[in-house]
Amino acid sequence: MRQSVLFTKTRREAPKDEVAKNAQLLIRAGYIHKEMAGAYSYLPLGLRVFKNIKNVIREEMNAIGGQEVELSSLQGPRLWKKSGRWDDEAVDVWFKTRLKDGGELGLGWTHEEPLTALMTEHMSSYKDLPRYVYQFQKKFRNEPRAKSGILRTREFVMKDLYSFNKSEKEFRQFYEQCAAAYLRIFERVGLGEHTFRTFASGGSFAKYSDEFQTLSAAGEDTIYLHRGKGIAVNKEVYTDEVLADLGLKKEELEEKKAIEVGNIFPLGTRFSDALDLTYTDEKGKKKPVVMGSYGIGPGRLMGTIVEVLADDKGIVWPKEVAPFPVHIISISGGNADVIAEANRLYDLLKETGIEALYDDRDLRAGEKFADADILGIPTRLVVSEKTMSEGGVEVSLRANGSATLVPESGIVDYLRK
RNA sequence: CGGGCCGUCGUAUACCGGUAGUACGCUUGCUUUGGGAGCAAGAUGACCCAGUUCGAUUCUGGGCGGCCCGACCA
Repeated sequence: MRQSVLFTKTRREAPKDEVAKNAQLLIRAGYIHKEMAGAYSYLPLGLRVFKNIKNVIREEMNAIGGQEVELSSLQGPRLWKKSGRWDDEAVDVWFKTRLKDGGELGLGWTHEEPLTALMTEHMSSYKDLPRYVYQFQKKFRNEPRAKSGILRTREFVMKDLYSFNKSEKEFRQFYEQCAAAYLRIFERVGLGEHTFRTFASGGSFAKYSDEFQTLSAAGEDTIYLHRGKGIAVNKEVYTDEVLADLGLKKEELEEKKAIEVGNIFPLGTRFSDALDLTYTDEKGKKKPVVMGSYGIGPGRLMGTIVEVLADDKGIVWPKEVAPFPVHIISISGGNADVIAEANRLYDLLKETGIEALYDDRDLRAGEKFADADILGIPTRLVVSEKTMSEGGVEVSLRANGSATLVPESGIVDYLRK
């Protein structure tokens, strides 16, 4: 994409109403726009990052047998009354409104109820199990206090997967598979070394759940980390009993702030009982389906990547999530030969299927470099009088600033390796 | 939901009970061109409502909105 037609612009100054690093940088770079507290819009480059993150998650969910759906955001009270989660006393994050005929309506803040009810139409025998269903779906939560940029918003997309199993044993097997898939996801989006499986409260459903916590001062959670074992315990459940269960000793743990980037937890038969999701086993006996739930917010993940990997010049995207893998920058000073050479390079990459953002704007070098730094595209190709006289293209990496001159004939191979 | 701070051109930031200034951005022209250029000329602004006052962007009250701390966060 030619940067000269990109409608977003970078800003030199951070907006005064944002303190969170993720929001400051994402707004300065033109990735997102703040609509109101806790509501952000995704702009072209931001949407590309968002989609890349979703794709990583989708690939990993498909790999463990996930089937993608998209449920409605509009929720009538019927199912939620059965599960006891319609009442504002029970759930205080509902956005509720009314239909024209006066009927009550809520905006979905999670989807256990509608999906469980939906599955009753398709599940009746042990032969129909196990099944794993997920979606990327807007959740609406009337948070008492939105904060930390895109880390805690009132409207956000969540990948929520729900597992349907015949037994606790079968469920546990999948639960561990999914935990492994989550670790692969965090690895692929560049947070692997900072992210730890963390024991947490199971809420009203189970004794424990597992969170995936990324170390960051911007985090809302406090965890106790055992680096050697690569696991942690959330402060919520940091008790002698839990430590004993896990075989951890207090003196081996570090206290850290962390961002919850994922959460998986057992639901047991809480919703299958409430909504009558049962199957008939081999002996003709009716049994409730054992469920689990698995969430990752791609937006929060995007914010976390910025929080953890950005440097003092701007954002640093890992390759798999970057809006473009390559950023071509022409430093022409009006020199037509340089412009022609940069155009040729852009066309060459396009032909070979390498997507690039091409800074073809008629600006001075300093401004282009400063913009490139804040945008954070991992690989930068510079074309200028200097590189042309040296017979190549300058390739530099955003992450460490290293620069190498590569002959144009070898550039495609260089980028592919 | 309790507490605190704050609403001024597109962005950031001043000052002020009496003509609202600066920087970046934007427009026009010339020069400049490997790390956010220079000169010149322009355009653009007081969240809303009430009150006090000769006069309110400024003071007072209310509303709306934003941020932070806490509570909350299946």
